[in-house]
Amino acid sequence: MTFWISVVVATPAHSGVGGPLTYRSELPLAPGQLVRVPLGRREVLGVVWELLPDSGGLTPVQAKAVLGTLEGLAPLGATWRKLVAFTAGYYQRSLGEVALAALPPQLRELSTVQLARRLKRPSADTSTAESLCELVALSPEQTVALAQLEVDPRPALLFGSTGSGKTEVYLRAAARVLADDPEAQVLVMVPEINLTPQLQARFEERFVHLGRERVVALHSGLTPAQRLKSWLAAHAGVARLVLGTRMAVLASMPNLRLIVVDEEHDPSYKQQEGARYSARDLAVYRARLEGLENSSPANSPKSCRVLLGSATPSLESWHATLVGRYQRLTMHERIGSVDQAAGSLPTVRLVDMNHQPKHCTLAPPLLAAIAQRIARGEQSLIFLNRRGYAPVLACHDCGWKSECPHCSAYRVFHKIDRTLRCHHCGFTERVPRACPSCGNVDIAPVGRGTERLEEHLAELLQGITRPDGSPLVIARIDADTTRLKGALESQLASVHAGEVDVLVGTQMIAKGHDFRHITLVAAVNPDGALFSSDFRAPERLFGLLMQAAGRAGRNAEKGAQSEMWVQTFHPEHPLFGALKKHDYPAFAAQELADREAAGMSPFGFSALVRAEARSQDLAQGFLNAAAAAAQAQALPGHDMVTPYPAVPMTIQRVANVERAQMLVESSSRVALQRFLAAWQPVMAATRQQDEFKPLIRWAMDVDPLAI
DNA sequence: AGCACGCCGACT
DNA sequence: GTCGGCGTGCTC
Repeated sequence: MTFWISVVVATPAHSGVGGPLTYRSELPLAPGQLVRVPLGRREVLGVVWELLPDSGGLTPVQAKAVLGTLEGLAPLGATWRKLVAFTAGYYQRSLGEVALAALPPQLRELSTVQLARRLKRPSADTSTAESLCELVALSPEQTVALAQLEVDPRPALLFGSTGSGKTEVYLRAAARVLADDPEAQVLVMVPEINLTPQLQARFEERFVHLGRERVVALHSGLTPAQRLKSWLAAHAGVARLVLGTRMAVLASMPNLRLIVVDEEHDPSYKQQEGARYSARDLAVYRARLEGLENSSPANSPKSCRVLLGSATPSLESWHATLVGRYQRLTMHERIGSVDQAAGSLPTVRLVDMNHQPKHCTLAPPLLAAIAQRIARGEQSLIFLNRRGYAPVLACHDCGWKSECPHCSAYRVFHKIDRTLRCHHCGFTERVPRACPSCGNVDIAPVGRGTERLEEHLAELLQGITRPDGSPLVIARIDADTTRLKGALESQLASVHAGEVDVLVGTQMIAKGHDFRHITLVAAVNPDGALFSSDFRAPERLFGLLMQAAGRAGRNAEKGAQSEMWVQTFHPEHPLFGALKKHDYPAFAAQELADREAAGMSPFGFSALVRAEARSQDLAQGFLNAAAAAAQAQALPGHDMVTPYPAVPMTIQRVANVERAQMLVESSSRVALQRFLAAWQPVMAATRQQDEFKPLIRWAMDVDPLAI
């Protein structure tokens, strides 16, 4: 007997093979099973999607036979397949690309024998009856939040400042779900791998009674073997708690009952290549899907809750709480100290740079404040969101600047190894001794990065000593000083040990790390984000400054004296007004009013279509031609959708490839979705025209972070 | 995306 | 003479 099945394989959307392919099998197969199938000359991994009634008109020669199945692996569940289908549809990618990307890469290479070996190894049951952890008493706000979570099934936004005890709420919520149902699984997501070890330790400690193999991590920092192991444990239901980054939202978890998204506002939840999904948005969707799927009358009603947490929520989530789609659980208090003063937030001081000496990087009052901290034996943290020594190197004689020959961007001067490095394509050269254009030896750095700020601070603070008379220590943490594995950890350790007086760094140090002895935090040059073309820049800046402020004085006896300094040419800007009062709701209200007036997210919906070609004209021409074709054909939804003319991307050329983009807006998410889906084949057809053959690629970004 | 086939320059 | 550059085309 011959069975016909459709199988999804890893083919990208633009490859012509968007949907599932038809194969035949002599054995009956089930949807969700993993199979090896021939594709061209290759043998690839695929997922059985549907059982077909017939061959769909294909001859047995055209429809090849399935080569084999991955034995011992339960089929991927219906809910997982629905989640994948939704993701592919919503973000305009092929089913196969999303499905296969959600599986651990090693699964593709593993032979059946090897896999059987991996599956066989049963882990010793190390569970114990009782939790070994002694629990601290919950604050009233934590108690209320947990009670609310129990009775209200809506997605929850846990709104609480740094140190208000959000993690304890996650732990308790997870504990309750795991205790209520011996099969239940919990997914906890964090924005970056950096943050997983700390949180993982805390979750492992709390849930040690479940057995060691029950808490697993899932992120790109794992080795392929570890990732496979974690994935298999989640898929088999052995792992009760999965802690991971955005990729984990697509993990197979057959008994998922709770999803936690920590720091839900963080931009790293949005995938920036391939299928550009938002893991936070998918978490909310997935929770709803899991609830629907599992409440069939046969089963006892089961639901899946989703808990988003942040001190500075995304405006989308905040807005959802205002209109009642999400519930809001607020936690104002800073806990962790008996001392009232220690629990307070730092005082925000704005330095009006219009009234400071021209061209100074650090205002004299700020410098004096830093010196004072050193003399008192306290630590300071200085933020500058620009790594390297100077963003540009320039010749004052002929106007030469350190442009990258392959990109439309300047190469950054790195003094430490005397190189000019392009931060976009990686092109690196030794710094020229004289101007390459006119030969003048007087070429100088313009602007300041962290490297130069560190050097500058050392000069300015010369002669200042610690209370014991020893010389001060300045350290720097950014992507350049932490390139080596373990470097970040060791540098952070030396800060914690009090070996460092002044720490200079990029936003990297604002996230997740508690510096208990820091009593001064300063943002040197945050103005760029106030007038950026990126509509989310103010939101990010506010979040970053609030987070940075949270770094100061946490749990320090000197809490009352801790300060956040902000240097700005626009001290009257409402963003800073809200920051001074640590008032996120006020900031959100202003910002939402602006967004509403401009018809932007969450009041309007958008997508970007990007095209790459050897010439800018070709990239733009393709996008404009595709938009014209869409208009001419009156695609579904076109009357509610506005496509704008194609423009060069901010960084127009990277590695000698010209890039253009087209913004598409709509006040209706549904109309935009229908339009994009219908536009996809029109774009493919446009690409087939002779003049557009040389186009390198095009792709859509739905709900883009920046425009 | 892979991986073919296919047609033109510098090497044993 | 062939090894190999990457331009176009297909994958049930």
